[in-house]
Amino acid sequence: MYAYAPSARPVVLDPHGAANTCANCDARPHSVCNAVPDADIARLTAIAVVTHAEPGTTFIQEGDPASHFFNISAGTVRMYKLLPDGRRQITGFSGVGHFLGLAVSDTYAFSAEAIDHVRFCKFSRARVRTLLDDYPAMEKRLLAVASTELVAAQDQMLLLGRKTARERLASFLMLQSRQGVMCQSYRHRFALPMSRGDIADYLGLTIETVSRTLTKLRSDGFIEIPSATEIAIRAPAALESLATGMA
Amino acid sequence: MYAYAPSARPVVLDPHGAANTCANCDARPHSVCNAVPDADIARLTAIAVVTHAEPGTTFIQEGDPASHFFNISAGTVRMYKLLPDGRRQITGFSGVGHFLGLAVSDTYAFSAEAIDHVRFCKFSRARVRTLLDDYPAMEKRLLAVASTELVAAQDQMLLLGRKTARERLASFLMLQSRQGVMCQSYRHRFALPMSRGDIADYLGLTIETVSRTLTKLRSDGFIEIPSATEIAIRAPAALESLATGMA
DNA sequence: CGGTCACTTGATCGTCTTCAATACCAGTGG
DNA sequence: CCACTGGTATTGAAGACGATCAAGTGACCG
Repeated sequence: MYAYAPSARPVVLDPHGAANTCANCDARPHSVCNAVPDADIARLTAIAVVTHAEPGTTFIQEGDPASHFFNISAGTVRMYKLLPDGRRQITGFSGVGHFLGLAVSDTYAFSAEAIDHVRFCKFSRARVRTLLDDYPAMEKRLLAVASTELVAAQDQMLLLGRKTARERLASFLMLQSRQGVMCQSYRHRFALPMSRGDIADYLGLTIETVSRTLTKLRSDGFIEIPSATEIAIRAPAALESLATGMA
Repeated sequence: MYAYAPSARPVVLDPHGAANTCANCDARPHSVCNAVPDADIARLTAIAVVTHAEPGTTFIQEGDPASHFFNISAGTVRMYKLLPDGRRQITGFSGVGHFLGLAVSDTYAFSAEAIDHVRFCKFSRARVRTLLDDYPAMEKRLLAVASTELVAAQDQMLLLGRKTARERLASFLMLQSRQGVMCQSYRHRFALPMSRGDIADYLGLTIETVSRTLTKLRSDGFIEIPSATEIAIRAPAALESLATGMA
């Protein structure tokens, strides 16, 4: 088990780097928001509440009434579910442009915490509903988001149910190398905003196994570990083979 | 590992029990199809291709071009993903009224096989797209389906990542008791259309562990096992506690 | 009846967990 | 500048849960 104390992780993105209107939001190109045409962007701005969350802050609580949708515009978030005795399963990490809060139920199905400094837009569900009626493209976009997440969830089930610790770490690192924050100067090198405990709870392992397996992957020449929060992939093809269970 | 030989399982529902038009389809009340109003039901019938699949037949192949949507109207289906060496993860079981084939990608993200005799409607994706433009309610319905599946997938991640074998079986049995085919005469008694191998690959376990754990749950008084394909729950509340990790 | 196949049960093994100690890193204050 | 502190990460040794290997049981069917 892992102690979930909030801790200062390296800030990867400046949370104050973008203006507070939808028109020049740097997350908009990557998010469902761009289904609203430029001309009507004021309607979006009107109902968006820009919010900041410090590292370790829980801003969605599993079981609470699902009153809002969220759109991440800076930082990284972990979504998770807990068992009564504290066992935790992280269902995913969300970064810039990600949309949270989809649920038919009237309560949230998971909790969400800021890993580093996070900025997000809150939208009242009721107001979004009226927006959806006016912009069918947005509804289509939401369906696309949900479908994509569903595919990712199925991949994760395969990982959790059938892959070895080594394969899980390989899969995780390849995923991060694709969608993580890359280092400008070196390809295949990226930052890990989340802790070993987060990684463990995402992969269904323990901290110790994550640490040991990373060390092993390094000594086997697959990766380098410049610091605890940075990874460089030495052999992308070989690591990908590992990740897909070819080895 | 499990040998995936097609095998004759008890047929739970008569696949020929319903008429071949959407108007009197017994799956329609439970499916996305009822977003199309009665008056226009002919449009739906026009593009629906009713198909049957014998036990063990694969009718969706992971990686194939995603040309159709599917709607199950009789029988039970297993969806799964494979690793190159044959390890299998079943991502879910689908019964009457379930909708399959959601994906943004142009290829299927999973395979689907008939467990017993299955009847389903095939819809060309292209034709459904035009239908969706005319019936926004159907799009909303699809979003609801996707959201529901997403929540289920997150629950399954928690199960696969953090629950013990005993808790997994308890969760599975409670799920089946809710959505499975109930015996008419006895409450808390239901049929299991899937084999032990299917259950194992769904829960991230082996056949042997599934069998042993079921035996243990029986000897502990939680359940009865009238036959290999039938389960009766003796202590629903206690089993539910187990399933949610309270014990 | 004999054969097949799914399921059950038993014995042993291995991967990952648990428990425990140590190393590391950043921040703080002497 | 360096010792001290709190927290994270790494490493080591022992243990457990589920996997694997193997044999036995039972149901269905030709």
